Amino acid sequence: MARPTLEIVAARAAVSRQTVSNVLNSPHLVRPETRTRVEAVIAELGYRPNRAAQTLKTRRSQLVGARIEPPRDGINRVVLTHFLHALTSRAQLQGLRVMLFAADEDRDEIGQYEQLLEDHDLDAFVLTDTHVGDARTAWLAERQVPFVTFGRPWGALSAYHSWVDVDGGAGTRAATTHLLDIGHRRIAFLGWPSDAAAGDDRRDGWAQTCAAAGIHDERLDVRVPEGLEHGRAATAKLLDLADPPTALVCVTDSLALGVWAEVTRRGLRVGRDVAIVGFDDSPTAAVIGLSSAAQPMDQAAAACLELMHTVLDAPQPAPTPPGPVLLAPQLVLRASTARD
Amino acid sequence: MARPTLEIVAARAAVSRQTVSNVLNSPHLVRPETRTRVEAVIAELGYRPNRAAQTLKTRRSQLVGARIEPPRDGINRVVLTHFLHALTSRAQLQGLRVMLFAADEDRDEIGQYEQLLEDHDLDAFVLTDTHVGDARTAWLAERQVPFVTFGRPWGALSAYHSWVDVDGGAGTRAATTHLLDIGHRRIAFLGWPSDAAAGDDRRDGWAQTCAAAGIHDERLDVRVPEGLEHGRAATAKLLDLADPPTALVCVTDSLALGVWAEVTRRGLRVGRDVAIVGFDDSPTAAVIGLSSAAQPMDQAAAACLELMHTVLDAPQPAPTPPGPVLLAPQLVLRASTARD
DNA sequence: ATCCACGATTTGAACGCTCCAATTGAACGT
DNA sequence: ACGTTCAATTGGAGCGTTCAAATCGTGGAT
Repeated sequence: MARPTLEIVAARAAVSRQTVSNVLNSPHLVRPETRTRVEAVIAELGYRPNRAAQTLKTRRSQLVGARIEPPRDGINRVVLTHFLHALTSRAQLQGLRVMLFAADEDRDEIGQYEQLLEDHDLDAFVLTDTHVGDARTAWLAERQVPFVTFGRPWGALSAYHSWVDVDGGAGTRAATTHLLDIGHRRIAFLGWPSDAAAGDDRRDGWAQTCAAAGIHDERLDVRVPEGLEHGRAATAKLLDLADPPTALVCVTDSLALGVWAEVTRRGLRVGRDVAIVGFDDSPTAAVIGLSSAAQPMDQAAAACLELMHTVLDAPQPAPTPPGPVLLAPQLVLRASTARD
Repeated sequence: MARPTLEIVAARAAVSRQTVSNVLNSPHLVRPETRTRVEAVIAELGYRPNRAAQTLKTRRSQLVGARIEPPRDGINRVVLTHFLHALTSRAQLQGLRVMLFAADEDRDEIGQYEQLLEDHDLDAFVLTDTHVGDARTAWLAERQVPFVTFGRPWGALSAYHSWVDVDGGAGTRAATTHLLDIGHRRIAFLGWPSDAAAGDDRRDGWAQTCAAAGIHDERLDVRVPEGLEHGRAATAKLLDLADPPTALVCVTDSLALGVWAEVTRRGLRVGRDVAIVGFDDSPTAAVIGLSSAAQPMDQAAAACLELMHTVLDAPQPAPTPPGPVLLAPQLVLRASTARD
């Protein structure tokens, strides 16, 4: 009943250890006839190779590292959990496992890389939450550690790696187009100050769509810091205009919830009087009925793994990093954009 | 620059391989003098033992498995991410790593246990979301795989394992007490039908506190299925009473949000006119200002790890499983219970 | 017949660590 | 002086796998 080893399987199939190994790793080397015989024994005994032994010998662990973010503001960050789930779920189908680690800032994270690489021979990392001047990508690239980022390399420089990201502009474009379709003409955008590149990306989608429809009003392009309260305050100003907007596209759900709060505070009806679209499709949005542009986490995870395989199989250093992959968000329509 | 091995360290310190190993694993066996010498070399070379080799030899991986749940309804489940983060963060301080896996149902999960145990020699598992008739605990116990659950063994039978849970009654007791303190007398409870044990636990806290204050009204004890819409409908009925409640304690944030929706729909002011308290302190609660009983995830994770260590060090099968640990939730007060 | 090439398979060593048994040397009692 | 004991240290074996090199047939060319 003890766990079978290569040796056991070999004995049972009347071949040598190595032949069994070959059946598993280099089937072309072994005669079809013996191969099926060995495979039968493998199945019969339920043999599975011992990863520790493999790792020891090959320096490959079939493990990818992923950081679990500390719970912060609570709204937008939550969707990363979906990504993590999708990643884990897909990875395990391919025999890969996801090893978690926690880190508070980039420097901690790099420390974790070191430990994980040394202790557990991790094969690769998946990074999220990339930002301008990201020290992590440089560190990994320098050491030729395979990795893929979910989030594009914002800093432009040293963008030399594989990445997957969601096309923010496409999301706001879809949102704005839909609002135009259902008759809105005065559509505002609540975005971040322009030091956040991701925000500009999303703003552009709105701006372009409005421009294409021949609509333009500087006053409807609002920049506020992240956070429900900021969203609320900005909305108050907008609704006080002589010709207030009838719809608002927001760079995040947090801001959209701020809009929601102010709209209901004034006794206006969300959807009917004022349409709201958020971004990220957080659980909160789903619960209260806020339309939102959802990031396709399943696709993102799948794309990351695909790129990762390419990176892992490529010679190091790879001539060209595969990718990038840019995914379109999906607009999820709920009560906040329903006219009745 | 290559990674140092025991052999290298030994040579450098002019001792044998085994002595270096002893310095690390059984320091008492080695003379203080040699010990410090070896330790110096270890520090100098930055030696860290190779986990794969250790695992191969000892069958211990320093890895614990944890399931990442598929994103479901989105409100209550989310807090598990906090738990996962706390667990990862604390575990890595002790040299343990968390390996993720995904599973859709108990049977899948057990399949994952098998794989993880065989492939990666996992040392233990942390289970969440325990429920009546949980097949997982039985499976693990039968095979003497160490594990700890976050969530008590609801089924009563075969409760023979270590667990950590949050005292739901304490949470609703705190909530109800606070509502009484700020002057409420008519306090309703929105809970689940009594097939969910966790729900009864929470209901009891409310009922006992009310009873102790000499208050009792059958009509204020409401049972509805989970979900915002059910919460809303139930609230509508309650507010239509001749003597409607001025405060509602809810078994989850989802239901509390339903209350919120109905209260605002009627033009009543949350907090001022009707107080609401939820349970779980979901991100949504934080964002919109819903008071809620927060499960102390940090403490829970810490407790799980502590129990786990006890379990791991105990002889198998252990005479008595350590624990259980019951933690008090913390009432987080926000606008929904503020009178002005 | 002999040799060589080639495919199929086997053997031995190694990965880095820990377990176990064995060795050393000092301290002690008689 | 001698064996005995005990603490400190060492060397060999082995965990299960893969890699490199060696071996074994077998058949075709010479």
